[in-house]
Amino acid sequence: MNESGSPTLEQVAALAGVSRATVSRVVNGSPKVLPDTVAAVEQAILQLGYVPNRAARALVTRRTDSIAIVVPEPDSRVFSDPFFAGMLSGVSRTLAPTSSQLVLLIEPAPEPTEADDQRLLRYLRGGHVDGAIVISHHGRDNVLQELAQLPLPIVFSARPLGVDVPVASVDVDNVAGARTGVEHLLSIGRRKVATVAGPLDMTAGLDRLTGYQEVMKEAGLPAMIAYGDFTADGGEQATLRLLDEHPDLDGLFVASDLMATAALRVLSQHDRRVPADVAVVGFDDSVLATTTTPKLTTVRQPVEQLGARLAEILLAKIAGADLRSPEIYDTELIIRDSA
Amino acid sequence: MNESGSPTLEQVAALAGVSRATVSRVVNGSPKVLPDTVAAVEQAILQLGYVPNRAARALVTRRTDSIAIVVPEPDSRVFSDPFFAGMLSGVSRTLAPTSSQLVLLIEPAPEPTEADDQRLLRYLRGGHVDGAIVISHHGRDNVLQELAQLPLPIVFSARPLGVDVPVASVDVDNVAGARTGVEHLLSIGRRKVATVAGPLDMTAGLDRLTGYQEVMKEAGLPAMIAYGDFTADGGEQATLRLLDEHPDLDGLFVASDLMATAALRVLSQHDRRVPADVAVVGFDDSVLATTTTPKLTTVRQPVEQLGARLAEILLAKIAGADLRSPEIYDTELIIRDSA
DNA sequence: TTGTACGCGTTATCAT
DNA sequence: ATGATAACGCGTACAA
Repeated sequence: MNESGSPTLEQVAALAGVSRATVSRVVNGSPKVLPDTVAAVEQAILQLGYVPNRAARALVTRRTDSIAIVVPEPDSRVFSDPFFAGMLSGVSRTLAPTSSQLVLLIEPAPEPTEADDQRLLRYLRGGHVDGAIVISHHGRDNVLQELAQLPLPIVFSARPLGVDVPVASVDVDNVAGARTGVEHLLSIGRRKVATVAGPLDMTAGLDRLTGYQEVMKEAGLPAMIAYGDFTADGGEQATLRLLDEHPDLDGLFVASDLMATAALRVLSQHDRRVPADVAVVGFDDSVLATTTTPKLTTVRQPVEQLGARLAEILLAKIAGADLRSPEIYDTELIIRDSA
Repeated sequence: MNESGSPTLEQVAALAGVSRATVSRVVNGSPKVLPDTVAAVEQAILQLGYVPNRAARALVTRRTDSIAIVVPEPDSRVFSDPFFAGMLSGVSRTLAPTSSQLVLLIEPAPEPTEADDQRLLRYLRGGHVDGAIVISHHGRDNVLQELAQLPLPIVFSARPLGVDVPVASVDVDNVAGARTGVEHLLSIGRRKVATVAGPLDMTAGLDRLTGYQEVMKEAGLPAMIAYGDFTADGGEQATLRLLDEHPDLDGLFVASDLMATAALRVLSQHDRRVPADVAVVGFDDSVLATTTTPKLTTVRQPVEQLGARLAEILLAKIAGADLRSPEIYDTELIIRDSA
């Protein structure tokens, strides 16, 4: 033991009667060590409870064995989002076999300043991590652009809006997903189909609206749109507006499950039976979808899989691969009771 | 620049015409440096875009400037929990002024093995972090006990069940919180008050049940209990059982908002009006509470504040304070429409 | 106030 | 197959 606790390579070497270099080889699984030596060293390691000093290793290898999860948004809602939870789970599962650690980087202040942004960027530039996964929902200022241009392996959880350089990203096909949802509404005979869209500075908001618009246009039906902000309140207000402007609507495609729960409540309060009077389709298939009355028909995203791919791609980039294009996954319509 | 990118202290020194030591002093804000020297060094730092190498620094200072968030549970639900999101936000906000980084440690596998646990413990023992915040809900095996005995500053997000050594922890007074909720039900005239409790291997489950039992006993009323597992499904099953065994119940205290949403649905399906026939009180005041019909009366936890305290306590312990006792915060009854 | 010199624990190069 | 030995970038006694 050195005075502050952990035994070092040196001490293991002494105990095993070999040199530091040999111990290092054993620790790192070099093939060119005699079995006997390996055994002796492993015995010593066990006996001393040796664990490699990451800092020392990082200093010489110039690798940190840690990767960042960057959430360049003040919005703690990102975390409450089951979407995020699932992705994190996928990421962590993929990273487990590697020795890489996950480092969490989030904007601390409710209103992040330019200084906060710079702190973030400096950290990433500072070589503290081998790569970064960016979970961003809004196309906030130019932070995304700066992130994209960092000399660091990086991958985005969604096509970052406002970024004009090619970047690796993983996402679902939001346009196609929305199409599935809206087409389902048409297929069950609805013709007056409105949408509660998300904000247009988010990929998810933008693309899901596009999907809705495409289908409606193809069917020769008029689009009826109200914008929410992916919160329950926003969904409530938007639904109220729709009901006010189009009291006869018989179908509703809501761009997120959370907003859809609000929509269901508003519809019920205004004496619309779901799905009899108004059929409702959400998006996400989050835990919320099964807690509503009636249970929500919704478009599912394969969140864990997205997280896993995010991690895989990043690992590949760290290993040297030059990946700079989006990867798009399919959604699946989950039919329950609301449509 | 060295060949792999970042400039070093050495290069800054050369440019500024001083020694490495002086640059180091400036970087670390030593008071005994001439203003002129400081200016020159800062100029050089800016010009080179110098950023200290964390690994090198950690190697000599034996501090890592990073702290771990440990989630010793396979359950990704922990992350979807708005409770967790809020706490994380509080933690991160408190840690922002320090230069500490958050490192996320989670059990990767759905069924964590003994090996997974050991990996976790080894990492923490390995001196990779200065301290750890443990977010645990279940009293899983003996992991918590082992965590508690680690020679590392550590603080728990809730009184860890099954741990027999004194540990620092931050939590709300779940007993008192539950009491508030149940007392409210009694105060509005309900007498046949049942509870959907959480699992007893979780502090939250155990204590909230205790609160319910205390109040009922004091009022001389019989306890009616069904157990859920803090999921919507569990809440649904439990409510069904209660309704089956006690069809005349007129009040319901549900140990979590998520379970409460399920309870509301079941009640509605069984033609009980809320709150007219059955008044319902939840626990958490999560985002769910305002998405239900009727909106949920519930017991609020000050989550951000809890997170902030968690971080403050840990920082104090890292600085040498010997804190080994629980810190308990108050809850607040939020009255909405369900009771 | 500033500089010199050493050590932190590891990996990598070069001998042997 | 193994062992010396030199980096890696930084902080800090100690000396000046």
